[in-house]
Amino acid sequence: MSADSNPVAQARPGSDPGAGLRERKKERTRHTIRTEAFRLFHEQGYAETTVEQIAAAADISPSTFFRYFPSKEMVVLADDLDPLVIRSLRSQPAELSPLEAFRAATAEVFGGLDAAEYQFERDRVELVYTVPELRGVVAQELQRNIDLIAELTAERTGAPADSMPVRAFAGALTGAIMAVFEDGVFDQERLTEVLDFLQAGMPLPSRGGE
Amino acid sequence: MSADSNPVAQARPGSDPGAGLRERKKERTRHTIRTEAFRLFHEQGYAETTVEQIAAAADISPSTFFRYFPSKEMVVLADDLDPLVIRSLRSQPAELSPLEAFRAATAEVFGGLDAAEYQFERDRVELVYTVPELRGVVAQELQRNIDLIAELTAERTGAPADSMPVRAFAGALTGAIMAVFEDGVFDQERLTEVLDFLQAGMPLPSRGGE
Amino acid sequence: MSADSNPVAQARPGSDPGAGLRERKKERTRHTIRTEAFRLFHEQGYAETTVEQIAAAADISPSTFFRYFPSKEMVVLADDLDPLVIRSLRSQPAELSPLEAFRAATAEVFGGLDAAEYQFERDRVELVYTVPELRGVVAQELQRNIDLIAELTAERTGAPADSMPVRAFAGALTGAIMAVFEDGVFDQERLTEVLDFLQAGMPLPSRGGE
Amino acid sequence: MSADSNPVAQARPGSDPGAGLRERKKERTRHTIRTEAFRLFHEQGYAETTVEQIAAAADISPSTFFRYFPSKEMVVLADDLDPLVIRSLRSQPAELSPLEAFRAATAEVFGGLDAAEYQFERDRVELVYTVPELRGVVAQELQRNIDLIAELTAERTGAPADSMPVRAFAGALTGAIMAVFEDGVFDQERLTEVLDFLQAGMPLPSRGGE
DNA sequence: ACAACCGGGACCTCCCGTTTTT
DNA sequence: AAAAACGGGAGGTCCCGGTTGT
Repeated sequence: MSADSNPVAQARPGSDPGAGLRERKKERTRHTIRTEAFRLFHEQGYAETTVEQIAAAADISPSTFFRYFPSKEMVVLADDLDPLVIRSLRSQPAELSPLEAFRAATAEVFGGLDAAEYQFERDRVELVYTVPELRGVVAQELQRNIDLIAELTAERTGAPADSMPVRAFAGALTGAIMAVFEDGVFDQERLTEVLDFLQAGMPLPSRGGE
Repeated sequence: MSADSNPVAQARPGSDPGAGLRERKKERTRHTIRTEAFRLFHEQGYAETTVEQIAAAADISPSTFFRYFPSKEMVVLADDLDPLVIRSLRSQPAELSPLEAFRAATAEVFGGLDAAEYQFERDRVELVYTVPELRGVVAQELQRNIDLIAELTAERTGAPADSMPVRAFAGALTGAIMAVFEDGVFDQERLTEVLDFLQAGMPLPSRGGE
Repeated sequence: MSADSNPVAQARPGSDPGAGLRERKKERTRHTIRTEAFRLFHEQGYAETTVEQIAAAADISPSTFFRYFPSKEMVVLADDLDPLVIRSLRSQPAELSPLEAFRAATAEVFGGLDAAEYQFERDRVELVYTVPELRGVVAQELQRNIDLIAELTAERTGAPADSMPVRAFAGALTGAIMAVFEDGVFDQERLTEVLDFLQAGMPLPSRGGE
Repeated sequence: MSADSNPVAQARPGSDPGAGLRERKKERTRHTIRTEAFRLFHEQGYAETTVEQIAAAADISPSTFFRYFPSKEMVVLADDLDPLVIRSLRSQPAELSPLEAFRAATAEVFGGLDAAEYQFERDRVELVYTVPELRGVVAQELQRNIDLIAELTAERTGAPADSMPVRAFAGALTGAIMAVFEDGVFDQERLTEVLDFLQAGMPLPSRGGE
């Protein structure tokens, strides 16, 4: 797969070269803020980190911080991977079932991340599921994911996005992933296993004894 | 199925007649608080309703309110149906698959509710998914449900409760239900449809055109 | 010693005239709160005085009270004289022994107080040692004093602040003062006598008969 | 020194053999309560340990607990060593100065403790000076110690117990000890060093350079 | 009588919108 | 116009004293 034919690569955060210097700089600042924020969250905890500290670490003013993120919460909620997944999902062949397409898309997106980006996502997941103050955020993230997947599934199947099957499918997919990663340890391999499990019709052991 | 052999009926909220006056009164007070709280929430909104108002409506002191619920949020989070579902699920025949057992259990529990109780649960669901301040609560509710279902599924299948399949199943079930009811309209019939859909392996249309 | 060369005079509470209106007003508010609080404590007792009453008397809101003092206790613990003593002690000639320097510093600080300030400190001492609810405060005050004196003694002697002699000296000084003033009657003259007694090596009568 | 001539030995906690079975049993219960309480405090913290837990561990009812100690605080405040020190101090020869007598008395008392008793006292000191909730207790303990020493010094010197020199001496002695042991590490050897330092007139280095 | 329960009130925190100062 | 200080009010914790069920 050449770089040109990979629609995801072009959307890598901070890399879109055709977007003019201004855009690239904005993207870089945004990335710096998130990186520094996560470093501080990791070092001293989420609640103990103030917006001022993040701004100082990212070498911007606090007011600039709020021009990039509407609140401290949003730093951890903002998922830059979403557009990549969308793009990748849309480029999957139509023969694939929604689940297969999702599987392929996540594989492509996560495969396209470099080590730092991958680690960043892992940290993000850990943070979101670990810090109790962020419970509100996980609910929002959850709903956003469901809506996103439902939307894309609707495109792929032709069924309306708010129909029961589409929403139930999107919810099941999201819920399964979340339930497994609730321990805060994200890992691409585990993700694949979950998708396999769903694709196989969720085969639970009928009785293992006790 | 006679009333005697139905283990759920005996655990109906506010109904345990052999528990002494004290217990009965406590249960009644708890129920009054919840009822009045939901009435006020419905009338004037969640954030606009103060604990003091709830206490006044329930004819208790604010401090007594906090003896019954650790926080205002918990009035809406507390799910008195949980123990009923647990009890019912445990009493389902072992031949049923986890999903079938869950289906039967929810049917039994919801079927055992009188009109007021059923409406109460509907209001609760609407509130939880509708009020933005309660996003933290839905995350907690979600996690609680997943853990609960995982636990019971583990009992039924013999697989460990923290194994991937069990958690993924519990998450998928919970996620699907939540995604469908996120519009705030709870309905037993829709619930059944979702469970049917999951049981059938989530059959999405392969291509409906666009 | 002219007023200009007296570094303590310039730091008198509520007097820094070059600090802008904002600062001066804050200092005045703080002083009003303390004065009114002590008046009420004196009139109706510590426990019987609510923060609300203090706030009303000082013509501020209760929430403003807590902006100035983290707790009701701290109104009586806060010792505005500390920085004055520190400053004065540091300005004492190096030839003086720690005890002599402390003696000179307290003389300077107390001599620099006007009648109202002096009376205020007397009330404070009486309160601290008289009200049982404030026992926690006296322990904190004690420790703070010991640490403070130890720190300054360390500077003066060159010995580390956490060495046994320095701490024992600071503890002995603080303990002796406290033991004598535990009756709640503070008085500069008695303080001088105690310091004289310590400086003389604590000469107790060898046997007065019994 | 024979056991008979040692007046302290007869007062060892829990050992007074001439006091009748009832007394001995009470003493044993009291000791059990304290031991179990300290064990729990050490394991799970002071605030996190409830009176119920202590009572359960000591195999008594909570109400019995309160018949032995008026409050949870008093479990850690009660100093069974006080009567031993009193007795020992009174038996010291009259030629000794108050400080020398105190030195001899503490040496005798601590020397008479077995390993478990000694460790118990160390734990107690650590607890008292380490847990912030117990600040009120240290103030009470402090005052009690000062009063006690003042009383005994008055007996020995003939000066009134509330005279300045006697109180200042008692305060200095207590304060010095407290200041040194505030780190929570009690040790008989350190105690001796502090007393030596006081006896030598608190010789601080005149200038260590800087 | 004994314990659980409850009412009341003080303390304290947090947030938001308004005023004041710079 | 930006920043600091303030007022008001709700949420939540704790303790005490009185009442009531067992």
